[in-house]
Amino acid sequence: MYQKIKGTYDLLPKDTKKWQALEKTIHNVSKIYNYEEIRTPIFENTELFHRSVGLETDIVSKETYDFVDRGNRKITLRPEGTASVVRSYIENKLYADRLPISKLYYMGPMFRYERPQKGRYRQFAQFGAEAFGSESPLLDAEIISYAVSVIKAFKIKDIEVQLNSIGDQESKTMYKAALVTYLEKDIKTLCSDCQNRFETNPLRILDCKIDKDTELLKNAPKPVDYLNKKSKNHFDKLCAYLDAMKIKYAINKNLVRGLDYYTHTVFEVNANLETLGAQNTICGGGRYNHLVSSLGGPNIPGVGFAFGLERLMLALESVNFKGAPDYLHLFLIVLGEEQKEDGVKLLNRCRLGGLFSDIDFLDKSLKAQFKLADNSNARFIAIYGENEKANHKINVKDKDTGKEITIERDQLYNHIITELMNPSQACQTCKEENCDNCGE
RNA sequence: GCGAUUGUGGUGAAGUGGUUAACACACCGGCUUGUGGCGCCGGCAUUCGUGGGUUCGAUCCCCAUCAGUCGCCCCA
Repeated sequence: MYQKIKGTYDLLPKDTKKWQALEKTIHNVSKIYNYEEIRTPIFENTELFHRSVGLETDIVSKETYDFVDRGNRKITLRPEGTASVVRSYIENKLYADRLPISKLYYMGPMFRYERPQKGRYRQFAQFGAEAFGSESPLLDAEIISYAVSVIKAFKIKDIEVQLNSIGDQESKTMYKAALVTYLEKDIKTLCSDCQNRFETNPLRILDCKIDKDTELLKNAPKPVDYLNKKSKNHFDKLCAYLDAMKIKYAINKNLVRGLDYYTHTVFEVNANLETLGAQNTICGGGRYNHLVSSLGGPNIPGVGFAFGLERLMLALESVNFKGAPDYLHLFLIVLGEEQKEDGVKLLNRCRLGGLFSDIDFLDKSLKAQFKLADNSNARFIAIYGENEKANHKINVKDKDTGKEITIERDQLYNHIITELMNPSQACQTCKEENCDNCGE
């Protein structure tokens, strides 16, 4: 028997309902912030990710899905969204568009070769946003506000926004030098990973989980202490804007992110929910002022974030998020082969009129067809058999009221529509009038 | 890349080195070929992830492999 590839999953109908609801909310919030959707290919030239994400990052050095196509091109399944969006932004010259700022969002599958566990898959979905064209901290603030609004739209409460600034290129370079000097003579006391990072990406030593509590790292210089005037100003303004919007955040001086392209602002959103397990970072992002130019575009700054949608989904389990309930308006029971032509005609009429309708395809007994109707959560059950055919009638049962009546066959559609239009009765679940919560 | 743990029907699961692999739910049929949800009766795993080994005999013991789950690393 064939089985799915390790680290992938099938979304079955009961799950797709939730995903559709999740996606809908994301589209709505994006609209509120005036971001427009962009869809890029799921594979790109390998080189793109090497140049953007960084050769020395774990993502590129050991997690990409690479292959050579029949034309001998080196291809990589995208491990994240920013590189593709930036590529598309440059290639399609979106910077020359009517609006000076491009505000884009995307949603779709990403691929990383990792060991699967809770909230982590080899094919996983991200929702991300990128805003190009302004260095203003106002745009950083908007991006963070946007991310927080998405989370709030799902009524997830226990979140924490962690914020830091690693400064512009100049500050970054200054800081890196200071850090290297500081660590140089004692680097041997740190873990082997850190010793490697010392050579390849010293910033990452800061958030090493193994060594974070050592005196050496506790007393290490922090990026915020090396911000030049411009960078400091940017960070201060951002904080002020967030305060103005009453968005809570915690400054984490050790927060650096795993991708090379960030400058100035970096942030993460953690949710402290049991259902998330160890992977409690649901969103990460930051500013990247030189990514566009380093990929061959004009010197245009950008800022963005990305959500892990599986993790968002896990977080939603904690808040009892449900997709649309399953139901049919009509289940049509047809008895006997001779009645089937009239049956499909009736069914078709109802479907053309927009009623959610279904029918039995397995010549089941009356009893079994009733069961099908129950399992499909049908409100109306219509029965059409020999007697009805002879009299041009049809028998209709309303499960909400329990009433059963016989009507003219041709009135089936009108009858159901009329009944559906009647003012809704008390919610069956909570017995309250006009209940919106139960979704019944 | 490292570590832990699991793998028995459609599902949840019990079980033992030896003959028919419990039980429950679901499903199918009947009681009842025109009124379901309840009840009763009956059916439903030639086989215990896969491959090999030990043994007279393996679902059970051993090895390998694949897969799931969780953690580390990393990330979203």
